[in-house]
Amino acid sequence: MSPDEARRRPPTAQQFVLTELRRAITTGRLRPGAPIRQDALAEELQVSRVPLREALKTLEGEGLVTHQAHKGYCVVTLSLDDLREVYRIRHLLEEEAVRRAVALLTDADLARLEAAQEEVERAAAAGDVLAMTTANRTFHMTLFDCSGMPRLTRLIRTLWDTTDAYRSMYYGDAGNRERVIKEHRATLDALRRRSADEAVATLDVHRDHAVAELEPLLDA
Amino acid sequence: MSPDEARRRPPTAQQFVLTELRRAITTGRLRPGAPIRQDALAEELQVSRVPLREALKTLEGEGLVTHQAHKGYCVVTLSLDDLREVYRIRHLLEEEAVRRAVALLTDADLARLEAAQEEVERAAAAGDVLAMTTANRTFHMTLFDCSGMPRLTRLIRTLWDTTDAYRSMYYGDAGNRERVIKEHRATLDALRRRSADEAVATLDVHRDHAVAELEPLLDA
DNA sequence: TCCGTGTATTTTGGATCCAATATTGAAAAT
DNA sequence: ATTTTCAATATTGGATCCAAAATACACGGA
Repeated sequence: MSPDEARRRPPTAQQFVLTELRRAITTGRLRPGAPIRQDALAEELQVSRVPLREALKTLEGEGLVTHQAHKGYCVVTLSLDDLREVYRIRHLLEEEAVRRAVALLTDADLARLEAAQEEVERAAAAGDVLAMTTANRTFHMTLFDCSGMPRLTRLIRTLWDTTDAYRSMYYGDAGNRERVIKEHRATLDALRRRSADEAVATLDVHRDHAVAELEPLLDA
Repeated sequence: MSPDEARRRPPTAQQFVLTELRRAITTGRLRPGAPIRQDALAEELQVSRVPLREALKTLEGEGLVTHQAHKGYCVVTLSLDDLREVYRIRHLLEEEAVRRAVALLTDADLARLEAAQEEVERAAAAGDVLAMTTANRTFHMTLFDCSGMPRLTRLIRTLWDTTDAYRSMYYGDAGNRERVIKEHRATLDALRRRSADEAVATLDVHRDHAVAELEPLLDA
């Protein structure tokens, strides 16, 4: 048997809880603003409250949940200002990451990016929203990882996490899925020609479209 | 009696542990690279291991300590590359924060900044290294807070935390303390004239000096 | 002498139990 | 009817205890 068939439970309960909580938040099972009842969640996940609380602490560090002493944890609700701020910071950090990545980009990296893009298109064709979000994420993170700046990449990843709760809504729209594919292709094209400026520009457009679509969703 | 005399212990043990751990790391009592023995630390701080571990989880999220499953926590050691990366990211984020701050800067803000600077000069004159680091931090964070971008400020604060373990070494040198004061004055001057470009430039110099001083310290 | 192996000890991860705080709801006073 | 007070309940924070993993170490073999 292959070692990674049928994803095993991670070596520690907190890691298991962590991935489960992420999924619950990104898929919307835990709504933004909803309080997190530790006892119920722990029972549902078949663990005690200790690893659950440690997982929540890391999620708090990532800005996915908030915590008030003696009151508990809540899934964060992003205000419009929050959303714009997150995307502004992403703009700054991702530009740096992309420029570094282009400078270091190997053919092997490009091949990986193209494979990621194929996965995105497959998911879009199937209309699988969840697969689409994860494939899209993989595409971008693969690029950022090429920057050779692990801390920068980690920060960007955290910023993505912050808006994950809303991303699934975004990909629910078929038009958005179509456009994402086109924009990715433009980015890939710029990368193949090692044009940092164009790659940055295409990704800026990509991001701006996303935030424009997300903004109305946040009023409700 | 005033409500905040003789700083009370925080309302929860983890918050208490958190500030204690920060101090231990920044003052060097916990050396970079040192493993963190939970049992000993918990006993020393007179708490159980549960709040200690939750505090460590938040420190992990801030990048002050690392964690390996079943092996435990360690105070992070910054490599030269790490240091340069952290300062590069700070460069990007702080420029944005300063530009926004200048755009919004009120006279009251300026007064607070000048007060903070006085505190820095007082600490420098007294040769109090610890007071100097905290006063310097207050000066910069006061400015960043004026940006009106709380998440951005939080990220910057986290990046500062990352190098706190080395900052005290930096301020141990009298020449560095002198120069910091001059550079702050130049920044204040630019801020009074609402010149974002100059403020950014002076802070860039400020930062570059710090990283140049810190680099040799990291080889040992 | 060096290396592998198996056991003892240490240390971390997790579960249960208890304490402290917050929330809810009902009764009483205005 | 509205508000205040106080008790009952629910929920979080923390301590202790147990299990699992990793490390240290002694022993035996080449």
